[in-house]
Amino acid sequence: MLDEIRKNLLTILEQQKISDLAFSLEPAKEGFGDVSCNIAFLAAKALKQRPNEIAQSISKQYEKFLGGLVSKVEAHPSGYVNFYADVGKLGKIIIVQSQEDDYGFANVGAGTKITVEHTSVNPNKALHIGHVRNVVVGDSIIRILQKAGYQINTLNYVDDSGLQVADILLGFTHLGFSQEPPAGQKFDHYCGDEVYVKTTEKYQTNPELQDIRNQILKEIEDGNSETAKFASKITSRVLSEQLKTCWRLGVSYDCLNFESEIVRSHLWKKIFEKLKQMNLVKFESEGKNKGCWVILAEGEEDKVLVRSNDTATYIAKDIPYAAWKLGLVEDPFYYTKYRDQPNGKTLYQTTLIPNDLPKHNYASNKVITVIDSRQARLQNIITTLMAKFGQNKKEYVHLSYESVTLSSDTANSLGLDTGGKSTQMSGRKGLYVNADKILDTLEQKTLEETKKRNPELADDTLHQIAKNVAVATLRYEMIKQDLDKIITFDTTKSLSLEGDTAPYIQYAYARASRIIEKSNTRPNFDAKFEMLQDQYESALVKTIGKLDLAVQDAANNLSPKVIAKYCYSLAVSFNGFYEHVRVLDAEPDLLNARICLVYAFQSCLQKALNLIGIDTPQRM
RNA sequence: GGGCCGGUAGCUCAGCAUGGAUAGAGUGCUGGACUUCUAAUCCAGUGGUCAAGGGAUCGAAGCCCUUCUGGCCCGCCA
Repeated sequence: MLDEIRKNLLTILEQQKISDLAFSLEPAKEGFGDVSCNIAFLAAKALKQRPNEIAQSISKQYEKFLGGLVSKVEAHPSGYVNFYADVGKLGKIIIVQSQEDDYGFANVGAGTKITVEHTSVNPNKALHIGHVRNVVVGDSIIRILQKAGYQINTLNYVDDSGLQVADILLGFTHLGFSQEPPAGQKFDHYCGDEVYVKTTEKYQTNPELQDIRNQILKEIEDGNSETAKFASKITSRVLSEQLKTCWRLGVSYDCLNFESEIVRSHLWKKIFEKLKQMNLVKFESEGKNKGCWVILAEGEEDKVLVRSNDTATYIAKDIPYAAWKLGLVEDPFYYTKYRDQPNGKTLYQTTLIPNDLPKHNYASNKVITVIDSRQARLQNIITTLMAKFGQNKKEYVHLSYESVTLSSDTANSLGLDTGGKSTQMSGRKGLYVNADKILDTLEQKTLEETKKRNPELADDTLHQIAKNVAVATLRYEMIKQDLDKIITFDTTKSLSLEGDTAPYIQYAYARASRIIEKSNTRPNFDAKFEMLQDQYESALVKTIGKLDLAVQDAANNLSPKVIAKYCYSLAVSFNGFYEHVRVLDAEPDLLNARICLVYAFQSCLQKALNLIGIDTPQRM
């Protein structure tokens, strides 16, 4: 419909000898038709007439084009030109198309490759609610970009040679922590909740531990040491537990990258030489950074890359990885299968040990790295450096999001009095809400609710539904607001199942399922769609028709929230329809048309929810 | 001190990119709708100097500037 109007308006403009008006056509606000156009405002400037007069003249001229998808055109006194859809014709197109697998596909990417990195949690602890935001944002972005025609590689970077790893190693080797968690506790929970927190506490009372910690860190980087082997054993155990949490959330990856391997690959040396050649780094012979190699940052403090004692700083680990992701260096890695993931996709990992297995290429000209906004400064340095290093043919994007904080009530329940303020989480202090535990709580809650409503369902069915709804609830909470908004997590308030939540949306789907189930008919899509004239019917049809617009918007702006809002509006439209329009009581032709509409709704909602990793239970 | 981000209804947030119509949701509170396709729902009411001031514009919640305010970041740590 948008295309049709655009084409006709352009014809009118041509006749008027007006050109180059970048007018916009957008879905109208409630009560102003279906599509609104700002053309008159723009023409007003050129023609020096009042918007209102131009709008009237344009709508008059448009009348000869009526009879397509547009049934009426109207000039609003404000100056907008409003178009009204022929719901019957439009409905037929939308409802029939909605049954196609690729409904909502918006080919803005045209097959372009993008590499996305997300999750990247240090392998010394379990995921908490803050990590979940990263995981869910990253995974949703991937799904959206795929629907928008991009080809995506998904990476998860494992920082297995950092200080935080040294901390738990020290706990195991010097403080006598058992390598086995108490019965029933996941290994990642144990490492984070017990070993990490208590080891860190000890630094206060036993400062000499700091030296041991630094020693351990050095030995890890060495690679051949016993410590490095032990570290690898511990981190891979933690990693495997962390991945279980991610899979539980419905997330999957293509490849795992390990920081230890980046370090041992000596990529840094090669890149450092190139950076020198390209004059992107500078050796300081005086000043506060005397004796260091620094990145020349414009308008900011220079960043030390190589210390005066000739060792590299940690950012020197990030640069090779960024360059590798952009395909700016020769790939030093081999690949092995890590394991198959629950969704059937194989997860690979890099290795430095040569093998004959096929090589993969996960690099792209565009890389998106999902990291929270606290790292913005460092990511900025890398972004500008990569732009120069890649001679502007490569694009490194830091997809930043604000952190998740704890409400004062929730912090209180964890034993911290914040004086009524929300507070940042801290792994070190044990101040966080664990992801698995939140999912457990949600599962329990949704299980009770579902059982209450469906007492006749089998236990395993109920559990399956509860799992679905729990994951959906958490995922939706994590993306429904803008990335630049802090999420203040409250263990009671954030887990509501009513209003603008995932269960609300899923419930609409379940209601639709029951209509179809009870109708006992197969839909005939050669239906009399012109019978769907009711305001609730046409509102639903129109909302279904906007999926591709939402996909485009979300993909162009890397904004998963757009899809969440769309799903919600779809559910609202359906619930309005459900409450006011009886499907099963209608006479045959109308019944069939309405059943088709219900099918269209389900198909569309399922596709939309899939973009944010949410399932659609038939019952709940 | 410098940088980034936020400030819209009691609370949580859309709307801001690309200025235009009556600033919208959820939640809360008040009232109403289940012998009906599942009430995790729907309907109605309540609730707003769009932080403040200035500027450009025919027109600003939106753009520019200033101020106030909250958060985060600023190591030869990782």
